[in-house]
Amino acid sequence: MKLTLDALTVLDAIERKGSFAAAAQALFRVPSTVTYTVQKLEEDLGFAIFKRVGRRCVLTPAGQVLLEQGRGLLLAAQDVVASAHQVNSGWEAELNIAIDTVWDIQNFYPLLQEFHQLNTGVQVNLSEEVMGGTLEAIIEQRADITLGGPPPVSPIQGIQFESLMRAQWLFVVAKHHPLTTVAQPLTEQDTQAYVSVVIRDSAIQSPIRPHRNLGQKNVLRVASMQQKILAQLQGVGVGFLPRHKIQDYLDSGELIALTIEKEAPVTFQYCAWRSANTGRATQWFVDKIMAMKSV
Amino acid sequence: MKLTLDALTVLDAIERKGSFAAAAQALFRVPSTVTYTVQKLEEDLGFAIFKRVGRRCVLTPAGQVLLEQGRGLLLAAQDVVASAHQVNSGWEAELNIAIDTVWDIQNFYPLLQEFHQLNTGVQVNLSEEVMGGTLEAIIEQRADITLGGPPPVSPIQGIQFESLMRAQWLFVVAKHHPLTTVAQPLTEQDTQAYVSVVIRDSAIQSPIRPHRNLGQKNVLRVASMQQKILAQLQGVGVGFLPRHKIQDYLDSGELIALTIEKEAPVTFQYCAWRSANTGRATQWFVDKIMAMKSV
DNA sequence: CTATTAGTTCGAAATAACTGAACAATGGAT
DNA sequence: ATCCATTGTTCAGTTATTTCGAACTAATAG
Repeated sequence: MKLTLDALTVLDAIERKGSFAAAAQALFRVPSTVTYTVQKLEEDLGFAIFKRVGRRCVLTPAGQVLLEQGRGLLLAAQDVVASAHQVNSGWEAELNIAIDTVWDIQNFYPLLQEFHQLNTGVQVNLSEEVMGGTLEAIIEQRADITLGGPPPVSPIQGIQFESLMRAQWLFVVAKHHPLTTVAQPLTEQDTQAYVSVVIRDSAIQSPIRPHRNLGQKNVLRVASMQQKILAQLQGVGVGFLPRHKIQDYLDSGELIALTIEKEAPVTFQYCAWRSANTGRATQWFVDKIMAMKSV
Repeated sequence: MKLTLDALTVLDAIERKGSFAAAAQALFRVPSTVTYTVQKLEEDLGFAIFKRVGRRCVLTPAGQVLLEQGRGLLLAAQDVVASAHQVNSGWEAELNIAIDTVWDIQNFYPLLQEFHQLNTGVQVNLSEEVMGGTLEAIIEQRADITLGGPPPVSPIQGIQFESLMRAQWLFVVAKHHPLTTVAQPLTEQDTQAYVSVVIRDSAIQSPIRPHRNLGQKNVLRVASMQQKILAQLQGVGVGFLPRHKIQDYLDSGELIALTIEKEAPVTFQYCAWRSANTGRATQWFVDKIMAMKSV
């Protein structure tokens, strides 16, 4: 396989300019050089790229395919170089941030805005994850930073974790839900009579932590915290929700927190990043997030 | 942009073999050549690809990106060459066949089977189109061959059309449909009382031909002939169906053909291909299709 | 029929790529 | 600590490739 990007550039110019001569001019070369390049490529590849008809040259079918796809190759090559340059500048080409659904993604937008004003050229990708999802994302290198989500069971080589905040979970039901009339604290039997809404773990691979609703019969699985809140607001089901995401509904009385017999869970939300990652964008975000935490 | 595929091959070998020396051996070059190539690439791109640490070299972050993405580029380059070779062999790299939903796609499978046994290396893609869909597909070069579908209103430069068969459309309803008790021939008023099932035109762009159910109020739009037949079988709606696709249901009495006042439509189904297309796969299929027609 | 343009051929010149020997730096092995 | 094998680099010399320019052929427009 002796294809060269330079030869593709020449083919491109020939087709674009309409003739060997014009291509030569455009590339600041002499016509014979263009002939030479084309002939060499034809010899290397083992088939004719141009059919000599009269004093003009027209692409053979194979030549057309070569040129068409070759143009894609040229563009891709440019992208590769651009990406490498971007990384060389210290700013990553791409930054993938996995945000746990417990986290309020809207709180993150001002930070993003601020980052965009730096004009770094970094392509930021956000993804929402659930339960083990953030952990899996950073372990499998799908994410560079995670916001929220549980800490690892045991320390993971090369990944740094920092506790961010404490999420207090309340057992809440909709305004007119039958459970509001039951004597508190509620027992497990009280609650098991109703559908419980749980968020489906977005971790694809390993079940990193067991669900706490294993015995439950009526379970509605949803894909995100937002969906869970909506489901509970509508009275479709009941379950634990983090206080900070539903404070408004509690204040307005649309959701009601009930005391339960077993203690209400408190989870710590962690931020994680690869410690070997020297990218400026990663550093920037981690610094900002840590600063926000300490305030 | 002075990236070369050869230099990427060298980078790849270095990373794969673990050292400049091993890479040199693998590429049948001398170590100093490898050093030269890397240094030249670094100079051309303007950033360091390797960090010299001790007597070893490790990739810089930018170098890692360059290599990762560069590998993709190398694979893509191979694909380009392979495609061009394939086309040079006379057999297309890809063959897109758009089949009208009126056509019975199952009739086409034996032909496909036969074609596959030729081991041509051609990637055949089938797509089902509706109404103007086949026409649009071949005009916009999304298809190389169309099977079924209407002829163009006026001849189209470079595209050849051949009539294939005559599709006779019958107005049919499900076994126990109320319309079976109405006196025939049915008037438009009779039929307009019921939902009529129509196939959604898969042409994205131009409405090539007007629908014949414009005045209709109750219309169920479906995406394919199969869906339309199912809908009518279940009695959801009524409408015209091509006789050859429902003969079994007519015989078994599950669908009943009713006579109507205005004459039942007959459409001609056309096969189309680009006349300039010299690909052997196109020729092969066109020949076979024409042969099937004449039988 | 000629002037013009397009592509090719070919020897020479320029450039780029490769080589091998010598060298410096490193990290195990002894 | 010392030696030695290994790694990457440097550099001068060699080889290969690419480019150039001039001469040449072929086709087309006026």
